[in-house]
Amino acid sequence: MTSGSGSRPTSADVARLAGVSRATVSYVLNGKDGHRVSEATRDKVLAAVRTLDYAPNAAARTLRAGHGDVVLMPLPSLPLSPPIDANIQHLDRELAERGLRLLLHGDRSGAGAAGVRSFAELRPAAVLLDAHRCTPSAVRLLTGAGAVVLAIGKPRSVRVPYLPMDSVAVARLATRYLLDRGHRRLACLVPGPPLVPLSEPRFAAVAGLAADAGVPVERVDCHMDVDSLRPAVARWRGSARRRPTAVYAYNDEFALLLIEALRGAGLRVPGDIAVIGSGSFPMGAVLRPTLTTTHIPAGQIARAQASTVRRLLDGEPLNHEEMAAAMQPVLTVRESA
Amino acid sequence: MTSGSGSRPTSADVARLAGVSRATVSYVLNGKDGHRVSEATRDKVLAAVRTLDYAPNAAARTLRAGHGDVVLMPLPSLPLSPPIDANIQHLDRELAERGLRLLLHGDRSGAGAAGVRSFAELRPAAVLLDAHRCTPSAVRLLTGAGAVVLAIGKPRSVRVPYLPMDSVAVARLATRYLLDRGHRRLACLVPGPPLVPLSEPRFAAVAGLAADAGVPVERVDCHMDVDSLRPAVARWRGSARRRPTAVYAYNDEFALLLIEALRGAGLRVPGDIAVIGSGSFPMGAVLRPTLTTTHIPAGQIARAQASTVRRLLDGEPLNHEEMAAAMQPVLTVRESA
DNA sequence: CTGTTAGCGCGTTCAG
DNA sequence: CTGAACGCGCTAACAG
Repeated sequence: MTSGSGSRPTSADVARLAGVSRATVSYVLNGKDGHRVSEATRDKVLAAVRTLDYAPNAAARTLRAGHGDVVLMPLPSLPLSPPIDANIQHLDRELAERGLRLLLHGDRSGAGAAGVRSFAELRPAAVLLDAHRCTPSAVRLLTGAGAVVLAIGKPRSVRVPYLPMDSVAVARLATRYLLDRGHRRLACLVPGPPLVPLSEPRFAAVAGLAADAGVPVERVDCHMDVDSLRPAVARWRGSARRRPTAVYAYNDEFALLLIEALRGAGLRVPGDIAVIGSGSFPMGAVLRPTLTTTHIPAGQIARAQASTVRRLLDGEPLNHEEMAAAMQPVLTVRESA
Repeated sequence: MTSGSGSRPTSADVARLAGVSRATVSYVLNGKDGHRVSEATRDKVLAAVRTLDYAPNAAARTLRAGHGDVVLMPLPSLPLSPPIDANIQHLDRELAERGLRLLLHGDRSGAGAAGVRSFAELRPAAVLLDAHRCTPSAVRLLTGAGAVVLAIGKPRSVRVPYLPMDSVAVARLATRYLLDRGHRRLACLVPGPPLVPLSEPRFAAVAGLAADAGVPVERVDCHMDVDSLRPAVARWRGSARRRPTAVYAYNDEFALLLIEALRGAGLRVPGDIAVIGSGSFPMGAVLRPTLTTTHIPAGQIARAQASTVRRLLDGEPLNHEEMAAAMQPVLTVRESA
């Protein structure tokens, strides 16, 4: 209760306590180039700031400047997973280093006009938006509000700066690995909704690479449930001849699920069938057999995102090389393949 | 490119286009009690809003009102998991229904003065803060900035409204279940850092309830690695006599890990040893044996959080019953225990 | 070189 | 339904 509930010290309070003008307070706190303040007054001001617990009002600053230092991102529509978590963490750091602050918006459904409008109201410096949320009206509203829009992934129907997300690269790398290891009969798990937007392209990539090598790929539609894998697994147990020697499981969770199903059928991993996933799901490193997997390091992506936002704000051209390089996937070889 | 990049329509633009004053625009958009606007002008204004893609400037509103409609919460310091994700999702909905918007701050480390200061700058209506981040200076800064502070969990050294988080309730419920099922020799997994703040109290709760029933509890210190469980599991395999008949695994991830370790040692779950976790980790419902588990529904907690924030903002007294009721854990019986 | 005065940005709301 | 003042920090123009 030291300083009551509604004190809200303003720069005027600081100025009064320090015996200077509000302008001086501002100059001390923002240290613009052209203006100098004597050591003595600077100290007085900073002391006053401390005694009053003064925190400048971001709303006033934003109002004056036309935009704030906030980078707004809706929470991903996919369920939050450790990799996404890592990306957010890195992104926050990278943005902070560039004078920006990351704020996550809780509303994921916010594709609708209402959601985007609420973004626009906050007058963020920039908005990071999933490609599929980049509708023309959304972009118009946001840029109209003075925000820089950066799409994550290539948007379908709008011209707007975007970071080309290669969410299929992990599948390609995994497939190449399997091929290199000499596997000549593959299978690929293809989860249904809501994962179709990712699972279909990944399957296509696996099938494409395999076809180039003259290797057949068995498609296994499934969902997050062992039972959905049983038919395929039962087939595989039946004929050692025709079963795949390796499976790309779409991601680590499904890889775990598949291993479970294979174990239930008496098939050994990787002895009878090798399994590889994607995503560096923590449990995959810990359950046995530990998972061989591919993923794109969260730090790389985050750095590219932050750097691109900064460039956009500064009116600099995009660095396409940096963006592409950030999408390089990484292979982690463990026990399962 | 319809409306250029930096248009930023203001309420004055809307007023001009609609042929009315800015005051009228404001009244139309906020529909205060005392003021009526004719149907005709209202329509003109709304039409203008639409043609201009006008979104009111939250910064200006916040500046005028002294605080915004934003509820700020740092991302939890624990890694984002599906339960936390669910909580965030629910919280966003519940707050939205109460006229508030949830913003997650990316900076988790933000215990330091700098982090809190950056919260204060945003002039949020309220801040949700982990109990352990509620230092006196943090609270002073925040309330000084006009924000309502709600601690999640009981803070050590500050008097501030808080939501009593019963993170041990899940352990008690699990233990009661095991006892009810007739288990008379228990074990409890106790993960080390960084989980100690949760794992120790849970162990204490398990031990306490078991002691009341005259049941011994074997403590198993461990971490997220099968190897750390091998010594205990090896002991248990050796003597069927003295091994526990059931284990409280701290949470579902550790339960999965334990099942893995037990399987490696040839022990059956739940035949030889029953295993119960906490947290409703999705993979636990899907891997075999499926996990019996306890958790506190995310929706309940979120509702209590939102409702409490709203009461605080409205100056109403806290509803302690509602808060306590929200902490009721739920048991999900599946195969593992 | 150091510090001050004054007006702006935009939505809200009281008095007309 | 309108005019005008207000909230707070920034910065161009200006005075010692």
